[in-house]
Amino acid sequence: MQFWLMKSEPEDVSIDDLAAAPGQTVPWTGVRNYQARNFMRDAMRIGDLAFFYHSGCAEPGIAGICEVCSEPYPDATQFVAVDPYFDPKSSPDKPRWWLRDVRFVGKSRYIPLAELRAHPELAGMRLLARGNRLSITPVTPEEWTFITQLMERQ
DNA sequence: GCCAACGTTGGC
DNA sequence: GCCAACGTTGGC
Repeated sequence: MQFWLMKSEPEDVSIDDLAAAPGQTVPWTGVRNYQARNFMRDAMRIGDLAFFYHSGCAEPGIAGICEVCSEPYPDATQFVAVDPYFDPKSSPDKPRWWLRDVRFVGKSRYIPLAELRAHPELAGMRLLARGNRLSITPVTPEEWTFITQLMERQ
């Protein structure tokens, strides 16, 4: 099994939105970066786990855990002309952007970005790399274990 | 709202 | 294929 971190703006889709969604599942729409797309389309496997990260908000951080629960399929929003994620250069017969569904696993104690940065054990984390903007990043098993233990602390 | 950092575009 | 300009991300 592999581990990931997936960013979402809570004003768009928060961990609570995911928990409240039908089947507690949402399609991970809106990824428009090739590296992130490749992670999602090619590298992920059903059953992989991911930290659900809130970005673009007052206090960014990890809010919970979700699970990859579908094979990749084209992101429908790329074909909708009025959609903010519309991509005029993509076409249904040769889709450019692919996504997977993720399912709610659990909400955790909120772990702010500042707290993640404070732990030397996480210094090498892709999320924390200088200038990182990727909305989907791999998480090592060591990082995963460390952070899930952090979740258990007060 | 600012700005650093990055990815993409497009002219050449 | 280079690289400047531009747009976007995302923390602060």
